[in-house]
Amino acid sequence: MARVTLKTIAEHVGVSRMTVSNAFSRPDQLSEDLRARILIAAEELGYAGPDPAARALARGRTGVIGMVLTNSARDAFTDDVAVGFVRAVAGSLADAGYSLVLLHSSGDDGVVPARDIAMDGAIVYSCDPATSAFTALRERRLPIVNVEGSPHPGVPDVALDNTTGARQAAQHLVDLGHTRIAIVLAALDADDALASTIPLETPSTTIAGRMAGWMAPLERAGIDPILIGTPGLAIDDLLTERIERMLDDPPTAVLAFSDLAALEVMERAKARGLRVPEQISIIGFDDNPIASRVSPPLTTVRQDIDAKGEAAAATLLGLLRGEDAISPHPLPTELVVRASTAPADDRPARP
Amino acid sequence: MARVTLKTIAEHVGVSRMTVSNAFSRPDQLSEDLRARILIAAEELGYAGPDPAARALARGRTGVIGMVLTNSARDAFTDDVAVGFVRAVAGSLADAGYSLVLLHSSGDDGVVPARDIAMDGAIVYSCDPATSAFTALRERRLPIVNVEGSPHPGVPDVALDNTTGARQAAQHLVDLGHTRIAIVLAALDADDALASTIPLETPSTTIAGRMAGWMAPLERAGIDPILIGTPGLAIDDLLTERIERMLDDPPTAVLAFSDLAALEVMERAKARGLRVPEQISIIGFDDNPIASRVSPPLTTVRQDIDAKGEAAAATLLGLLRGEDAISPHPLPTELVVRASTAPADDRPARP
DNA sequence: CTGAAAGCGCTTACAG
DNA sequence: CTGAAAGCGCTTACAG
Repeated sequence: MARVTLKTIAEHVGVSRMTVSNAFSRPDQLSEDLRARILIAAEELGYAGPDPAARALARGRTGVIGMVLTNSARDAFTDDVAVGFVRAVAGSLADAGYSLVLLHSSGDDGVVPARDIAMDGAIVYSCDPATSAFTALRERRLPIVNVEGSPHPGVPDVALDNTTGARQAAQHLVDLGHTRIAIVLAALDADDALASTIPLETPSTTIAGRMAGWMAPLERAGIDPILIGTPGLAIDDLLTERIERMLDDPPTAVLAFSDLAALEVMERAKARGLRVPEQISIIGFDDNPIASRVSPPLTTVRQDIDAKGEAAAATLLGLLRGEDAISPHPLPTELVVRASTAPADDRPARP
Repeated sequence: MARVTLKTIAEHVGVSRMTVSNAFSRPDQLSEDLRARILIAAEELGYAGPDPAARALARGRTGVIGMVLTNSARDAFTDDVAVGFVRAVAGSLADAGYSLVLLHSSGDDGVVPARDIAMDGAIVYSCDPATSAFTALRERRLPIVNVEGSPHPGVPDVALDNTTGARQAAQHLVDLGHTRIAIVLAALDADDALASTIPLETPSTTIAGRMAGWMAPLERAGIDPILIGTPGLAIDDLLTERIERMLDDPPTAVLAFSDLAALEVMERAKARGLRVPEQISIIGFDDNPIASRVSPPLTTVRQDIDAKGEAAAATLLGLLRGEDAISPHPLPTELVVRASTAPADDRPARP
């Protein structure tokens, strides 16, 4: 049996194809009576409605928004912060009638979703603008919103006010009397180096913002923190190795670029018998759902992940409506003091 | 400036449109030299490659697979088990060159993603076959795989061997000497009723399988468990209310239909000063990542969520290749004993 | 209220 | 190795 299309139904009812099309897509363009007859015929013939692929071509609109996540979706989905972001975006887009397609990075089969999937726009989360997916999206001249990535001309950015929260975090440690402080970073290659001795250069504006926030109160207090970092964008073997080495001669407090990194430090510190927070204070970043559930609950810098998702969706929806590309105001961040921080103890620094 | 299409490039290079098409899609169909010239012209003109929407229509293939999640994606994404499933599916599909689109339930704007989004097939996770999304998918005659849902003729099912793990869980409690046991359920309306007094009917084959597993060892031991359940498919206010009422006169052990439900019981029991597991043993289901992190770590029934995702993807990929619709073998489940279960104490049942 | 015409941008056999 | 023809299934103005 041949496929049922508008034509099949048109012939069956004895009207033209566009009248059938109108029956589905523009009900006000034909009489109720005729429309009812057409719908009944469609039902009888097992027609499920206009073919979405054909409609997408004719209308120039697919109803689909792409989402490219750091690395592969596989990795990103192990991070509750990323998952929360996807959830918030999907929810906001759904309200506007759009569905979210997860764009995996190109595999070896030659498929490049960012280039090959039909979509109306895309949200790029925490990616370098040099990422091939980002490039492909740009070449297609699709509306794009960049989230927590390095700025790219013509692409609106949804960003955090990373500095404020980071500043509060560092100030908190200073207030507690810490002077031997380590900062655990991504996107910056540093192995147990004093901040004053290396260039604080990173391609990540997120990390740069946090660094600026952390350094301000420390510098004011005359503290030169130790830097532990990996050139990668996330926790990798190099970073964990360097964290281990740092713990050979532990600082009294650690500022980490994410809660996951903070927990990595916490676990390894505990494994060595260090008491948290008595012997080592730890502050994370994000307020990952897990932060409040670990023991001791993690002091961290909260960001509103739902607000971030909504802002990203709203910005893209604006672009889709033909509005100008404007980046929303950076979203606020705020220190949340829990139990992983305590006053520095008075033991001499390096006995 | 008009849009750049195959035609623009064809005219620019002085060849026909299909030769340009071949340059992109069938490189073996033209000389290397000509292909290079075409690709260069395309680059110059800012052509990003064949339009995916047009290609989808012409080829009859989109490269997109739909995923419909219990309720809205918004809810499902708060459940790590569902998230893990999505991750596994997305990963497996990516290897085959497919991207996953999250199909939200239809909103009030008239958009029904399951009906309106162009896709090649879909995976339906933990949904009633009466769900409108499921119906829409069926009407389109798309290849569908049903996961943890009620069976539907002609649709392959990816299911768990729920019975084996549940049986082990109940046997574990019997072995520990428990006799006053409660079962906390979804998809079955029960308020503190003895199992023997109500019909154990549920539309959920998942729940039915677990019930069968739990009841076998209990019946053999002459135990008539108390049933606490909600007609809904997940934890809702009605269920939590009934759990509270159950705890007014607590059993010595609880079997829950999910880890999330088990944690609900655990939290409420602790809030009342009940010690877990000394005064009340609790067993969950799923081995949610959180299960091992709570205190005390939850005894539960493990399922391999990655395997489930891979099985779902593999089954759909088979359908897409034109193979027959065959359901894979039910995936194994297995009791994991942790610290939320202990021997029944000897206090009289109802003092 | 209904329909003839043109078009969305590409691909699939097939012929040369 | 290259191209003329037909087609994928729908929608958008526009005319009547």
